[in-house]
Amino acid sequence: MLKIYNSIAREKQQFTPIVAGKVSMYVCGMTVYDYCHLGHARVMVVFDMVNRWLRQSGYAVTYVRNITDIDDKIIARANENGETITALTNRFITAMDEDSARLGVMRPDIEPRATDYIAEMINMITALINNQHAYAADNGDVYYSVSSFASYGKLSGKSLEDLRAGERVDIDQHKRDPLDFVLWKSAKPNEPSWDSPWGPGRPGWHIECSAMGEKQLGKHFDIHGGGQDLQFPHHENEIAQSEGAHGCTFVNYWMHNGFIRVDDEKMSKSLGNFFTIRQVLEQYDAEVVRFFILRAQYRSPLNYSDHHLNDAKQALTRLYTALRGVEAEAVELDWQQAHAARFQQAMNDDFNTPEACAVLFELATEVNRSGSAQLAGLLKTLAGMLGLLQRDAEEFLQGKDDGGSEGLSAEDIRSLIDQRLAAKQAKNYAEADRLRALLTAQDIILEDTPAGTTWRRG
RNA sequence: GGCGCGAUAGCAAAGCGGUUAUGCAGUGGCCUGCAAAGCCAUUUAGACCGGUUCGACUCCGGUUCGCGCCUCCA
Repeated sequence: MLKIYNSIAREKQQFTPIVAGKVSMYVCGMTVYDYCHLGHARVMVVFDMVNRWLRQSGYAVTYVRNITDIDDKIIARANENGETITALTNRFITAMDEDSARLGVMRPDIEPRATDYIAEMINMITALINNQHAYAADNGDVYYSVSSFASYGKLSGKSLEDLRAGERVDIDQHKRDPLDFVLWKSAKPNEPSWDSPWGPGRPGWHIECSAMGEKQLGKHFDIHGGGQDLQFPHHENEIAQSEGAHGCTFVNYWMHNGFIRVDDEKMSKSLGNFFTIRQVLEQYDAEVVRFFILRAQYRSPLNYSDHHLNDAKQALTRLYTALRGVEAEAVELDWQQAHAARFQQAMNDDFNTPEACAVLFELATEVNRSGSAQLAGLLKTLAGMLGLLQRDAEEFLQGKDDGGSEGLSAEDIRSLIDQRLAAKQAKNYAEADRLRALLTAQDIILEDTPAGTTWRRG
C-alpha cells in the first residue's frame, strides 16, 4: 500500500491509480540552455527512484519527462553564442543525457520536446479561447484569464486576492488582469516563430506541459512531479489550462521535491551559487552523488557541501566494503523477510529513502557478521531498487579517487604491495611500514587479510 | 505584507505517545608485527514556553529563529 504526499492535498494519501495496475507520470524536465546543476540532478534522481519503485511494485509505468527547447533564455543564449537555437539545445540535451546516465538515471519512456508539439498547443489555446478562459490581445499575444478559473490557486494555496496583495507582477497594458499569464507570444523581430490563428509567434512556457501531458498521457493522469519552485506559478497554470480546456481533473497526485541548498540558501542560477553536475562529478563518484541525494527524504531541503559529500562517500564505502569478497547470491526476494519488509514499508511511506538506507546499513552489519551470501544478495537486490550498489565492490573501492593520486596505476600499487609483502616475510617491518606510508601519502589504504593484502582509495 | 515548510545529538538524517534508528566522527576493547577493515561496547539528542496524558522528541497552542513561494528558476 503506497502512500504519496500529495502537494495539492498537503497530506500523505493512499495511492490509487486511475487504471488498475498502470501509472501515468509526468515530470517537468529541463530548459536546455546550459549544463544541468545539482538541483536538476535531484529532480532526475528522485523521480528515477519513484519510477523504479513503482515498477518494482508491479505497476506498468509510463514516465514522461519533457524538454523545454524554446523560451526566452534559450533565444538569448543562442544569440550570445552566435549559434542556432537547434545547435544550442541539441548540445545541452546531449550533455543532460550524459549527466543523467552517469547518475544512474533510467531514461524516461518519453522525452517530448516542446517544439514538436506546437500544433497541440495551438489547439489547446484555441479551446481555451472558445471556453472563455483565454483571450487574444491586440498585440498578438494570447493570455489566460485567471479570474475565469474559479479554483485558481488550489495547488499553491494562494488566492487571487493574496496574489494581488503581493504586488510583484509587472503591469502589462495588454492584460485584462495583471495576474493573467501568456499562452502565446507574438513574434518579435529575429525570433523564431510559428504560424498561428493569432499571427506568427511562439508558445508561453506553461502551455507546453499541458499540451504534451495530454498528448502522451491523456486529459487526466496519475502523477505530476517537479521541483518545489514549479508549484507556483507553473503547475498552478498547468491546472488552469488543462482543466479549463478539458473540463475534468488534470492530475491526481502532485509531487514536489525539495531544493538543493548551499549555505542554507536555495541553489539557483539567479543566485549564482550553483554547481553543475559535471563540476561535482570531477570530484566525486557519480554513485556517491546519487547516494547523497537518496539518503535524504525527497521533500526535505538538502545542503550541498564537500563535507556532506565526503560523509556520503564514507557511508557508501561501508556498504561496498560489506559486499567485498562475498559472493552475493541472487535470491528470490521474500518480502516477508524482516529487512525486506522494513525496506518495503519505508518505500511505501512516501518514498522514505533515508529509512530504506538505514535498512541497507543494518543488512551490511549482518553481512559483516555472518558473511552470508544470501544476505549479501538481499543487500544488493534491495539497494538495486534505489539504483545503488550494482557495481563490483573492488571497482568502487579502487576506482577513480578524489583527484589526488592519478600518478599511481593499479600495477604500481600491486608492485609496491608485493615489495611490502616481501619485507614483511623478512620481518623487516620498518621497510614494510615505509612502503605502506608511501601509499598512504597517495591516498591508498592497505588492508592485510588472511587471503592477502587488498587496497582501496581513501 | 500574504501563503507554506521546518527546528532531533559534534555533523548529517529517520521513525515513533512509553522499548537501540541509521551513517560519519569520538572513546574503550577484540583482531593485527603495527595498521586498515570488521566485530563488541560506549559518550553526545529533540529551539523555547505552556497545555493534553499515567507518560511527549512524538499530539495541541503560543514564542523565537531559519527556509521557500508570491518574478525566470528543478
